Amino acid sequence: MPTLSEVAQHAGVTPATVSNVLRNRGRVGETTRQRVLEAVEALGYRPHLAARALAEGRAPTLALMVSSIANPFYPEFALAVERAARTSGHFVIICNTNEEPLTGRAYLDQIAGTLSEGVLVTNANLDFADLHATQTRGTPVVLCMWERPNEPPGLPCVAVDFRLAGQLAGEHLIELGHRRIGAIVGSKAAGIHAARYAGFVDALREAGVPRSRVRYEPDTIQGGYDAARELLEADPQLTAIFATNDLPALGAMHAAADLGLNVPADLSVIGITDIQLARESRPALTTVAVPTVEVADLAVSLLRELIESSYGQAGHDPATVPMRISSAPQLVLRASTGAPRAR
Amino acid sequence: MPTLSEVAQHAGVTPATVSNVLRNRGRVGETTRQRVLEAVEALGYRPHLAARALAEGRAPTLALMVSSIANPFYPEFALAVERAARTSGHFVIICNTNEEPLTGRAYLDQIAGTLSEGVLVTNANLDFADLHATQTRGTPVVLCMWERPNEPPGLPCVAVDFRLAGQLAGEHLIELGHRRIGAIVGSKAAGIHAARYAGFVDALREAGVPRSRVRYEPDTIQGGYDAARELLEADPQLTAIFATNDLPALGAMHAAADLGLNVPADLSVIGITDIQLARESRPALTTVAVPTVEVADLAVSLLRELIESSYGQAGHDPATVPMRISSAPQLVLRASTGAPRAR
DNA sequence: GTGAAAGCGCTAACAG
DNA sequence: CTGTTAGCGCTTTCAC
Repeated sequence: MPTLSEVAQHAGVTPATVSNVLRNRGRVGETTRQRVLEAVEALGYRPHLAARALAEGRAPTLALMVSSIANPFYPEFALAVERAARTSGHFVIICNTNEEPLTGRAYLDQIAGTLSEGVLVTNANLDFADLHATQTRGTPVVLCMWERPNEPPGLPCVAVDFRLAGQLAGEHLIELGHRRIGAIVGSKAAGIHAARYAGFVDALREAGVPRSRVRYEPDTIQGGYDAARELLEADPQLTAIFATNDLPALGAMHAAADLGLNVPADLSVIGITDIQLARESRPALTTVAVPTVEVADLAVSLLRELIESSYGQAGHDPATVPMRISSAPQLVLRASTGAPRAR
Repeated sequence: MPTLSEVAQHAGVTPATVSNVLRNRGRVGETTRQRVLEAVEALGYRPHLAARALAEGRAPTLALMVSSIANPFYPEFALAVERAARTSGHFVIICNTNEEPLTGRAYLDQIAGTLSEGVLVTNANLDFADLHATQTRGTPVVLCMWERPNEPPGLPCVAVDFRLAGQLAGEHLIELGHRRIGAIVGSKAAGIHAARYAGFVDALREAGVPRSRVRYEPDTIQGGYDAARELLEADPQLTAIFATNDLPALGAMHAAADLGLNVPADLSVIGITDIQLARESRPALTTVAVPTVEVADLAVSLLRELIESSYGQAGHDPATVPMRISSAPQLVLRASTGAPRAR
């Protein structure tokens, strides 16, 4: 690999000049500029990113912490992040915490500030103290999918109004005429999906529809499958199921199939997120879409701002933690919901 | 962020000594060693990876080129790669080429050799010339899922016997008693899935079963759906469908459902790969599993070897291109295949 | 055993 | 306009 000085030598100038033409800094004569460019071309020169990072005191990558790859939402989001990052000249290092806080911390310790100049965090089951620590050490951190815009997490974040998502789902079902709606929550009762369920309950309350059964199960197809079976066995009168995420909703559709129920004629099913699979399931899943790409864009641009402003360094008011709010979730009508069959 | 010299100062030694204790190089007295470790702890020192990379002349990351995220196989593979890389002390930068050779080249140009010391390539639709170029420039490249062990690609690779996978799928269907089997190939006729189809055809030939229709469609659920509909409409007598990948197989199951066919009673469906979705589909998909994790491990370790041996640099015999072959694909019996219904 | 010194490849003042 | 001079933080001979 040729170096800057080799290029300089080849062009009969100094390294500084080459650097200048390469980054359009400082005034450079047109003729030398050409000569340098030719030398670059001739030698096949590529800037050494690690060297540049060291000299500039910044790094060309962002770290993306993800908890697992089992939920296809994360890869989809990772793709969106990668695209956004590239437009800002960053590469993304993917850090799979594997749901283990210690793995997450190991990643933060190693790359934050030395290889990555910013950290993006999805629901990666990370220790907040660790995140604060890396922020204090000078590497900005942005939480990517905060679920409750009204309760800032104390860390910069991009929030999505997931309560509203739950509400929209509930309203849709109610409008269709459903009155007995089972709910599947993909987390513990006080867990990550609580706001979604709360929104759903709000919709019921406003419409004067009584709450039916709710199950808390893992946020997976299998979890949704199990939950739906239990729900339907406990209350065969259910005409609809609301799930706080698409994966459990898909599982609920499988359960319906196994129980001989037709979706949506016998049972309507709705989820939240609109992962790609929702489009591709059979029947296609009605869901409340979250603006994934927008969230990724907002998260990356917020992170960039924090990097530029040295957020977290001394002198910053800890009371004002920036939060960006994505546009509202939106109902996506597909084939898994319909009016309840007259009984 | 504290630096090495600050730690040294704090411990009353020189940077060189700190470096020595941190990497267990050179002899260091036990007492100074302790003092240094304490200083590291006290200051919360973290080695600066970019600086280290520059000094060592090597980089702490591997680049993983993927073509898209639409096929869930890639994220699954990426996860496996990330795990394997971490055990060898590498981080992985995910490079989404988005199916565009130019994007791929841009990535290679920028990070190969300067930020990543090795490149892993999945079917990323990259220009082979670009890959050779980066290899020649000193950054080893490993192809991750070469489909034809008998036809080395001219670049180091990990091969999987996909012809065998197709054969196993075909044999399974034939053993069950199927004699009219439609085929869905997820690529052009001469494309990436050709070996899989060839294996399937081999199985038919050996059993003396005549070939039925074949469709070449995109390697997606939708592609499989379309293909299956056409296949079944053209030949309603088909009792089974072989797809060269799980995604089209899933699409075929959807098509069967829409046509009122019961899988597997009316139609058996088999795929190749065993992506997670195959387990979670309804009915669960019978498929021929590819050893994904093993391939990732082999690819990373091969890449490491090439890095250590400066493969591609001057002096290497271009005639011997290393290839690792994974263990054989294996049939995974699930619920989507069965004996054909007697007619 | 430990320190001094040079250098990895690049950038960033500042001089000229 | 272009060259000179210092580093960025770390590793690594090679002396002491």
